Amino acid sequence: MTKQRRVVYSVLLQTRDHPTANDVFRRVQREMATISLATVYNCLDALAKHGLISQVNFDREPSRFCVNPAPHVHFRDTRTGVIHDIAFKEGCQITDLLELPDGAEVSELELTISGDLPANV
Amino acid sequence: MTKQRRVVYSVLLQTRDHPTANDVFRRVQREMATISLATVYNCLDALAKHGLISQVNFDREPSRFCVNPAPHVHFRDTRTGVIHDIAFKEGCQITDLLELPDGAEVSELELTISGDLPANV
DNA sequence: ATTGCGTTTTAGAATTATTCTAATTAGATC
DNA sequence: GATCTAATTAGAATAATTCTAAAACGCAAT
Repeated sequence: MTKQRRVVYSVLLQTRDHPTANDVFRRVQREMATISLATVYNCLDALAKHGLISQVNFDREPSRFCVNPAPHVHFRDTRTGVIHDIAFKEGCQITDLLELPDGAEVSELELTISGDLPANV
Repeated sequence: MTKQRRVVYSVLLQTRDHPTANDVFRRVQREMATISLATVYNCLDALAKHGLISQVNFDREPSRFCVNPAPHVHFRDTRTGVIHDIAFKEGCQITDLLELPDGAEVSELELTISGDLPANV
């Protein structure tokens, strides 16, 4: 944990809005003016590798970063653009619903959903 | 359906190995030497918009294209790199397993999995 | 057949998120 | 304090994709 990584991590904890690397860069700069974009990428990478954050990809848009450590999926509200974390229901294994070949071992799983949310949510 | 779109589509039907736009470009060129890469992108886009094909994104790798019209997810075998189409089990709704807010309407859903497959599959 | 018109294709330039490189700096250990 | 490794920095490089403007196409109506 270097100083830079700590700041990147704390910025992600402060505002959990799934920012892009650039968003993170701009926020971190306010606290550490000398940081470089490459470092932000390095830090995000390092944090992700250690499981503290995860990378969220919607189609080919710039990657976003998520600080929620629990297993969950992402729902993008097409009206507002907001990305919501969606938890799994108790005791549910998504892979149980799939015709996976016997012996398949899942190491990573990313589920992204786009749709509409009722206005009052 | 223009000539170009027909060729792009037929190339995808011929080899269902989830090629990238560039792969498609190279294959189409063999049948239609004058086609341009931009056209391939246009065609893939048009075919996707009409639901004939779908775009497959693994992390930030180049998009791949899939001609399987049935609902399914993608499993990348980390040893071979091969991407397999995985069907849902009968009568299963993946969104049933999620704590979606009431009234949420899903319009798109992409699920990608990475992992190991036993050698004999 | 010819004209006109909206759409598609083409070639190449432009964009942009991300990665790479090489040099510098920082931090830990002896 | 000297040394060594890993991280940071600035800037250039990369590469997938998109954009632009011009040319070609396909089709309908004359």
